Amino acid sequence: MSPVRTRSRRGEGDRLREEILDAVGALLDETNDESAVSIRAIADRVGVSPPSIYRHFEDKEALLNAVCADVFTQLVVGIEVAVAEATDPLDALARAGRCYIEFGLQHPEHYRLVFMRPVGKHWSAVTQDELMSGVPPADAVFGGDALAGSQAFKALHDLVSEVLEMLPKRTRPDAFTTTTTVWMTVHGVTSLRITKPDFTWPSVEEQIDVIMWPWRQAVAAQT
Amino acid sequence: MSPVRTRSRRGEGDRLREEILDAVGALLDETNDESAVSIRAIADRVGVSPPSIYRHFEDKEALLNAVCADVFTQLVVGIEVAVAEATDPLDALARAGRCYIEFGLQHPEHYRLVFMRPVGKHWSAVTQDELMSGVPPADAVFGGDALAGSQAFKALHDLVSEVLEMLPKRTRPDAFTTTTTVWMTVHGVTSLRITKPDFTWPSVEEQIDVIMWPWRQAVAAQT
DNA sequence: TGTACATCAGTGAACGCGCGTTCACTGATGTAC
DNA sequence: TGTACATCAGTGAACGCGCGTTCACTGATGTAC
Repeated sequence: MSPVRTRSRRGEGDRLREEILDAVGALLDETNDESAVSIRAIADRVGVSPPSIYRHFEDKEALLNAVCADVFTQLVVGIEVAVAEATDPLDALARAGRCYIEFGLQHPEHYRLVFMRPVGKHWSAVTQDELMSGVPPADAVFGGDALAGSQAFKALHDLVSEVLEMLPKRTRPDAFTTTTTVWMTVHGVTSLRITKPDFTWPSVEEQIDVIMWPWRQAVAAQT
Repeated sequence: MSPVRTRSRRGEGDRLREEILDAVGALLDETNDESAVSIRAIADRVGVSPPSIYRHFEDKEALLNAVCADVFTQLVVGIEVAVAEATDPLDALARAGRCYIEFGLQHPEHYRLVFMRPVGKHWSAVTQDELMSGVPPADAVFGGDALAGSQAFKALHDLVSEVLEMLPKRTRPDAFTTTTTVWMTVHGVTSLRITKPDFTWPSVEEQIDVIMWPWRQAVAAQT
């Protein structure tokens, strides 16, 4: 009944590791339910016995962290591609936001895993300096891959700064505060849609326009 | 070992119902962990046996929905009070947002329950018309109390409309889209802080200023 | 005023379940001599 | 070229746990006569 799986050959033990990570991804996508992702369900999906999982991951938490790292990387790469097509800073920001939201909506349970799960015990704090220096403590706040997380944050910070530089220096808001707020804004759009999919939301496009609108106004007023 | 509880007198059976709801609230606040709120833990807390819970709630889901309704009411009342002190529409919006965020940070697990929990099966969809008419289907998207939810949404819509009316009619964004986006923005600030409390966030005050900044700019440009 | 009785609040014990994890193991595969 | 053996991938059975929920019950309390 379980799918047929041929045992890996000597030295190819890591094959199973990848298969496990893939299985978790598939389960999340298909069930849309994190609680459906148990060690047993994963093992079943891969076609292997539950204890086999423990040859590759210390415990379930470690496995989920590995999944988070994967998800995060996908998200970041997607955004990089989207931003590369932008024509100006405001456009770049809008594209980044749209890509972030769409990724979350396409993989809601992946998104939930990384950005909505209750804190794990072994995620340490990050100071602003560590963040901006690009050298955060390992296992810091970002699920899974602290370095990638801090780099992504820095990239967003650069993007936001470019926009802010189009505004008059004396009145424009702080770049760090604005960066976190931008992140939180797109997170809010993504996560509330995931939590309450039956609400009659406006289109993502309309929402991004509303978010960008006052900024565009402010920039336009400068020229 | 369990707290001493004197049995309710005949006809006072509803006393336990309140005690159960209070116990859930206390457990959420103290443990900061929704998974710590089991039927057994609740019963223990109240000083009663687990089956007693079922005299007052059909199942765990119904109990949690009742808790959600309570939480939602508290939040709405708090915001009404905060808004009443406002001097102008922009100020009112800022106060509402601050109150929302602060409520979530003070009761993170309550907030998580209402606005971050995976969707239950028996929450039905709501159309925009039903929402704005103030007559949503019972048990609609808002956790617990559909009517209160739709009224709160409508109140926010009014607040947002007042702000938008300060802007030139031809270019200003749609009120419904803006209302949902405002909600999602404060939800983003609240929920990401709850999920990642160890991140070095700016102060809530600074964030609200950043959110309001471009709107203030746009309004100021009109006068 | 006394008593039988219906009602009501709450209980003790148990159910089946799925979970994460551990343990001692099996048997195929490559390698050293 | 053949064989003994270490290594490696993966297993079967079981562990203890806490969960939501059900069932038949107990015993206090108010009420009708």
